[in-house]
Amino acid sequence: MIHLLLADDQVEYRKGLAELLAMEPDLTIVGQAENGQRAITLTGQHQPDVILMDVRMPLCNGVEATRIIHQRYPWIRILVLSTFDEDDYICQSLQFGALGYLLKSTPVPQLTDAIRVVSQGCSQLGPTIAPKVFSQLNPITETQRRAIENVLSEREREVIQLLGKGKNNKEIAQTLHLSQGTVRNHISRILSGLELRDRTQAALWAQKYL
Amino acid sequence: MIHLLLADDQVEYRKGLAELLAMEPDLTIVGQAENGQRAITLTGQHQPDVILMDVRMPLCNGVEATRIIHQRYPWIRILVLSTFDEDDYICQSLQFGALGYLLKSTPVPQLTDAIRVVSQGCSQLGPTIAPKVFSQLNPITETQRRAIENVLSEREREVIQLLGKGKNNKEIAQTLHLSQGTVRNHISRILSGLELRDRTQAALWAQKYL
DNA sequence: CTGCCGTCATGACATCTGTCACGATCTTTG
DNA sequence: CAAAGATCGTGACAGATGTCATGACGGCAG
Repeated sequence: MIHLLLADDQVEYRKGLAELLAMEPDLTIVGQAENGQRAITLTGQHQPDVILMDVRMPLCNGVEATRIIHQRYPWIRILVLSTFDEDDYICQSLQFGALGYLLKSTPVPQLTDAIRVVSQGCSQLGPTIAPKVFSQLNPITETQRRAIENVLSEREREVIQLLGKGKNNKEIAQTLHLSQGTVRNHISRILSGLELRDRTQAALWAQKYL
Repeated sequence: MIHLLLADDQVEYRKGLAELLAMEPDLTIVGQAENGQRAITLTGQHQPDVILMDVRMPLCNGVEATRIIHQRYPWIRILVLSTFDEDDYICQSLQFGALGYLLKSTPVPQLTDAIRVVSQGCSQLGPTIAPKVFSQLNPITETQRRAIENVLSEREREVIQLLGKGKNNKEIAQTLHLSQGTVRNHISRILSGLELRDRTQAALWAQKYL
């Protein structure tokens, strides 16, 4: 039996959804919250398995509530249900610990499936959501990996990593126990090897691909 | 009825999985591929709804096959089934169009559920996979957004965007039709406003949050 | 052994970068 | 109108950065 908590400020929508979900034999609704603050309180009281969380709510929005609840009760699964597929909401919710993100327009059978999936610890994202999220990932492509392995030496890789963290020559030299001159030589070779112009471009390259 | 294609080089595993999946009333297996090349060919011939794709395969690995198939048939849903949860595989697969990523250790009932979910266009990621993916996202937090809107002026925002692309002062000046001196003044104010030290840190900041 | 390569280092030079002081517009606000 | 702020510009200075030539040391393959 999966224990559910609903968090949504639109009363009719929430009650309607509650009725529909209660018809499923393996779902029980243990609480309903009309804002983020209440959601946090009720979560502590009822310890649900899954929370259906709206984003736009008074007092404390769904994103912030997600962050707090996930920090306090990391084992509770949060499924965000939003009217909007705004990029910021999506990314923040997921980074704050939400496991799923679906639009409110999702048909109920799909929604109940999603609840079951999420309750087992799997993530589920809606059809329009998934591409947005995945396109933001930055994997190392084979070309760039070869660039790192063939063009740069061991030392140079250490240097460019520090470069990617915004360190200047002095700091790099101290970290690696080198002279500043040596660091500058290394960077010089990195730049010509990767065909970049200056340390800023190298730093951006490092942040993107390392 | 969901049409399935299995791609895996381990014969016993693939045949076993095929038998188990064939027992589901709403699943049909329309083809089995022993490597990436065959997977691409068979996809063209049988036009499955969902492909279960292994990562490590001879001739053409699952990641590359995913890329090619998704480019050619964007409507076909690909669910990656891997023994490993290596970050690179995950990120690349998802960016190349895979909708799901599960470990082979996933129990069959969960797997069939995932197939149904993915066949409807939703994404599903395994419990160990999801956190890895979501932690790589870089949403703008409210703090940083306020930093941009309150601390930086319109012009300064234009400048820092170009900075984030690795431009030097000369290029920024030309792009915005300014003198180099003015650009340097703007950058100077950006650095103090965001409490950064030099253009490299500002560029990294821009790439992360803009 | 000898040459090659990576590593580390130095000095010198030109250029780029960041800061400061100062002044000029122009628009907005009281 | 007057004050305030954003914008643009200049000149000057110190420091950071990129490049080059040069040399030393150690390891490794032929």
